[in-house]
Amino acid sequence: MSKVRVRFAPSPTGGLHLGGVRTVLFNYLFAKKNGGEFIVRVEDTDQARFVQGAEEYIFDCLTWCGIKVDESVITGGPFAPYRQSERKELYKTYADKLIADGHAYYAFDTPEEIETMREKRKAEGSGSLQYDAGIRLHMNNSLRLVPQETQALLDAGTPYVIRIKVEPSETISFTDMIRGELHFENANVDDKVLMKADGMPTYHLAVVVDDYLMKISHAFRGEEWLPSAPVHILLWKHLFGLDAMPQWAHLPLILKPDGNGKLSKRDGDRLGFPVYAMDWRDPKINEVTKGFKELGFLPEAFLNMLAMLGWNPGTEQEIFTIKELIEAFSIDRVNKAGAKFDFEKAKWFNHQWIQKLPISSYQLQVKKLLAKQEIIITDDIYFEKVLNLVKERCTLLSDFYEQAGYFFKAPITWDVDAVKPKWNDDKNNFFIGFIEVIKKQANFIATDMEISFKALATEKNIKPGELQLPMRIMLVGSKFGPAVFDIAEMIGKDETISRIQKALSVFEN
RNA sequence: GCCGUGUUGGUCAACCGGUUAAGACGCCUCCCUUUCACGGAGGAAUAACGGGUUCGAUUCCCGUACAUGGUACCA
Repeated sequence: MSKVRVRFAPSPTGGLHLGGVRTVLFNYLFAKKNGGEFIVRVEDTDQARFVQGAEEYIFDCLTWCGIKVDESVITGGPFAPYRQSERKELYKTYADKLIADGHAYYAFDTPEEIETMREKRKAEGSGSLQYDAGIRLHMNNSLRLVPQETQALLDAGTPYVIRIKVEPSETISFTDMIRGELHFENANVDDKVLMKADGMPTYHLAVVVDDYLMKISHAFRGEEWLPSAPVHILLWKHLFGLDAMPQWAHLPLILKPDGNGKLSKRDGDRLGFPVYAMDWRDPKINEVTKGFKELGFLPEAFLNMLAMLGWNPGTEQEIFTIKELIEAFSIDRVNKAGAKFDFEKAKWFNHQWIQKLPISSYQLQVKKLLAKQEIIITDDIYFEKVLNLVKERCTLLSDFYEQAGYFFKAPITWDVDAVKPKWNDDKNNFFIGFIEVIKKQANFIATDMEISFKALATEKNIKPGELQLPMRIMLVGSKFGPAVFDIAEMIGKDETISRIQKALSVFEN
């Protein structure tokens, strides 16, 4: 087999969708598994949908994910340029060749004309219009016109598109790496536009030309492309020969968790989870859509979760580093059916990864996160201890604020409802006494504290258990967190005393 | 409508003709913990339907149903 070269070909039209990242991942895993190269080619042929900043954003997402790109607009490479808008002239020469060989033709029908025809067909209830062998001789194109007429229109600068001429009696067959043998009747495929009136190629022409020129060996893309695969194959056949064609792999779709359909940005907004890899600010409406990164996901978890959506190793292992994924990945274990996205499972992956990774790999992010809440870390050793103490309670990085905040800031509100109903003078006195005990304690450590706490409780004839919850509320403000005495030890003697005193005054009222 | 693809618990899924039909998420119960989690032990919950093929079908084939994608001078 010749050198493995795969490509991710995004259009810079908006945020990078989950499904997009998964396509990247599978491309990448396959390439690295086989010692190949991963290329990113920007497919910016639609000038109307182009969005400023989207291209840069896509690369930022890949960087966050830790995906290294071998060739792209950023890194350059032997097949530059990697932006289709900069290769515009190229496509025209291939389109011309197609016309010369009788595999394509000029069409002068205006979009408006086609549109009205379409509406008419729809009104008649005869399905949508297919510009194909059955109709093309009734349309305004170089197949119907005599050469002189065509030339005259061309010379006059009449806007035109170039369409592929699909011969209706053939059958296209090809092997998809995921789906196996596939057959399409040409009669069902229409004469797709190859070159638009603005001189830009459509996706159909551009992918084929660029995959050939960039020596792509395997083409991974979403299942939504399956219906247009015959057009691409026809183009390969006419232009470069089927032997040079990459092997196709049409990936299953990622679907909405609830209803039906492909997962979209709107579903995320509606159901309260991100769909984009990173925060995306749409410059047109100046609105930010939340991303997995900003919500508190670790890239390792994000990728791991995506890998298990549509692929599985056939073993019980679920947690994979990217290295392990490369090792384990195989195309024939990719599923055919679409998978519904499950945000709960996604969070579970993140929780696993927070436990698995050393604190050092996300410490800085947590620090920034706390800084936003006006908690400034000055003692890194203390900080690390805190993180280790609370990490198993954190599912998202953002959970660290709630789980670790009280180690740096005394509570300002207390869950008094958890204490008040059972609060009495005896308990009040206990804590006053306990402060004195603490003051005398030479080594302020959890185990010693617990012993003296229990001893004093017994002496005062109160069950220790009834005192631990109030103590927790005093230190934390609420009913969560690690063992109370561990917290006390961590924040230190003075802080512990001060928090008890403060809370005592609150409880009295 | 037409064309394509798909269909194992609520979700992700294993099994590639013979299994008590794995495992994970979520859910429930109990234990641990007089907090919240983690952890541990259990539990409920699955082969869309109908025909074939076969000694035997969840597994292969054909229908039906349902889902999903395409049907753009968008990708």
